Amino acid sequence: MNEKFYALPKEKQDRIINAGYKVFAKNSYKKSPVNEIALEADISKALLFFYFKNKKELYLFLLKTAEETTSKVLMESGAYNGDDIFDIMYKGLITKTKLMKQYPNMSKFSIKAYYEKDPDVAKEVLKIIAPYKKVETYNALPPLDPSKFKDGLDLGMMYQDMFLASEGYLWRLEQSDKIDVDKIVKDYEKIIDFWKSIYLK
Amino acid sequence: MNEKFYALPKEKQDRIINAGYKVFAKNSYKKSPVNEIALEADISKALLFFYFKNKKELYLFLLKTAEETTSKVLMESGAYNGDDIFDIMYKGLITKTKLMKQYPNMSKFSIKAYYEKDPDVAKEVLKIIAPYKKVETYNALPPLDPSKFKDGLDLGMMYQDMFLASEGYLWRLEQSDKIDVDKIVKDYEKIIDFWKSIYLK
DNA sequence: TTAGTATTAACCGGGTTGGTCAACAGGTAG
DNA sequence: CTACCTGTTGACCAACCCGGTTAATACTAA
Repeated sequence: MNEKFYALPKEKQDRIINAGYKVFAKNSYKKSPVNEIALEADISKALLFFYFKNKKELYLFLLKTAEETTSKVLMESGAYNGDDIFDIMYKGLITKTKLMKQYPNMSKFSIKAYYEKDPDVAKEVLKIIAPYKKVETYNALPPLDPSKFKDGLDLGMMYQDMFLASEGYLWRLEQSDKIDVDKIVKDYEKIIDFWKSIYLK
Repeated sequence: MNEKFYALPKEKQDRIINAGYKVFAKNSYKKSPVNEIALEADISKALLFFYFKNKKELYLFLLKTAEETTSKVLMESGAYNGDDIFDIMYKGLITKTKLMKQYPNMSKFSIKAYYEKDPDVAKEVLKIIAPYKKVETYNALPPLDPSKFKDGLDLGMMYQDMFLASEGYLWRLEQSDKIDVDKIVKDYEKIIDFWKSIYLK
């Protein structure tokens, strides 16, 4: 399945994938015209149907790909291990930002897919997402050594604060249409230094 | 204009407004069927066209109403004045949450409208939003008395952290479909107490 | 030249959409 | 009871859109 598509040069694959993310991220499954995706990818609709059996298969393929790449890239980034929470936070943010640069609409697409209600695809969507949901215990507070932090500090609240601020920042990034990675990296460094200054002994 | 609509009982007005927010928040302008709005509001499509001349007028009316209510409610909440920054933060959050309870899709609708590209409405959208954009200097750091805060604290960073965390929290609220105001209020109190504990002398 | 592959324009049948309109329900004044 | 008004609707229409197919064309490699 999808051999035809995988035989394409990577650049063209990405162009099609990003076109799919973009259109499906903007509209619901039903209201995302295949033709619009084709146009965005600068190919004909017929060719898209040559690579993918039908709209549904294209959609589910995109979702699977999105989950796989996100998971893979996060794994490789080292954002899941280590014991310096600030470092973990930093790696996670950088990685997500780079991902947003390469696949600007991927995360919006994934979120939208998660809430997709269309009976044509809803069940399969859940089946695809389920395995990755488990890994997202990322939300949970990792074990920390309290002696390194200021006395009396509520570590749970600290983590929540940092986590929410990160989400707020990423959300804002998603709204903007240009992503300047260099500036963003500086922002992260600044805010993480700030956190260190107020939380660490 | 819209006299017919304003003559309706408030409850029915709100039902129609919320139906509009919901559908227009889910789809782009073009792909939001008037009929879907009517169904959601539990009236016939024909009646909707009796209150509003056409789809465009309905859309722009909803946008104007959204901006007006948001602005009005925020004004009245006292979130724009006072000198206790934590209090300002708290009031702003509470107000926005209550708004989300009464008009669950209003903010999503407004944001979507802001990015609406459809040439049928894009220009008018900007014209409506422009005046309210100015007020949003709310983002800016209000004047603070440094002597009240811990020595050496970077007040700008502190504000940014709190602001981003608030946005992250609100964003998460928007994703969920049930809003439990009581729980949320408690969450706010907790995190604001936390901020006070780490930032204030 | 040939044979196979990549790519497309044109097409089709079915569904959707904004908007209209004639009709109807229910109240009310004469 | 009748005439009339106001709010409300189902049915309708013409235009358009959409997923999917197909027959024909461009490209490539042998």
